[in-house]
Amino acid sequence: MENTGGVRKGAWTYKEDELLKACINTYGEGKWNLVPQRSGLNRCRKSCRLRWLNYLSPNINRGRFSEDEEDLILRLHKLLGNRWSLIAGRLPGRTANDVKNYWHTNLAKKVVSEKEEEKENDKPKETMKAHEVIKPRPITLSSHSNWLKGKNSIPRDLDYSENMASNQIGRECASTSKPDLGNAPIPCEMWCDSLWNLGEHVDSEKIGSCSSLQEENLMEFPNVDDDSFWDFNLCDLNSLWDLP
DNA sequence: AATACCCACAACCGCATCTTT
DNA sequence: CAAAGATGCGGTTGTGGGTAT
Repeated sequence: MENTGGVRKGAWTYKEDELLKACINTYGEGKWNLVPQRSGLNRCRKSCRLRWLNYLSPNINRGRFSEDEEDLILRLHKLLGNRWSLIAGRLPGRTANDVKNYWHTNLAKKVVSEKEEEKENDKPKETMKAHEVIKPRPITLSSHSNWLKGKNSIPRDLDYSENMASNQIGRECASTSKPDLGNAPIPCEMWCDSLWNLGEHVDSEKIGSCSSLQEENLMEFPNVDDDSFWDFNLCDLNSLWDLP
């Protein structure tokens, strides 16, 4: 246990956990900068937030990962890359840290061994190249957002499904006329379309090819005044469950 | 019994992005 | 519009427990 600059670090004690839980129960989640003061904890706000989100939150499923969950992680990772928070958003009760740890301790090896097998068999399967991974970034629109200063009437908390994944993708699309989805600027319509098409058939080559669009003319950003844009492009990621 | 090694997971750190003033 | 502060994310490290030698 460390105590640098008056702020405790290292493993949390039972008493600290109880203080944090009491604080969150009283004031709710958020305002993490106030949590150390409110709870009386000698911890930094980041540490408090992490402890709650990764360990203390009652929504967390601390059981073993099921085969279904493992399968879903593999599929989503193939699609999204190391976007652990997005992946975790599709796994009820799982945190990004859980998913990340599980990946590194279990699944990463599997993937590597599978690739080695492919090499040996000299029969390469379709795999997404690292630089082609689609990487949406989470964006939250505030009431002060320039986006909302115009006519665009986007709800503060876009919640097109019960989880954050689609939510964040929606926010990303709304953030800019030329959204930077990670390494490559991908027109949001195409990105959404690529997800849309996954429902019936995942073709990683096709998804990966989205990055090639940067060499083409970027499409106009859709008119988000039109509600149909949001309905059509953002509402359903449940099709991911049907990935092969 | 002692030591080395591995695994799982908790926690920290740096950074990017968003929000507020 | 800029600066400062807050938030969230992914990469990485630390640590404790279990197992093998």
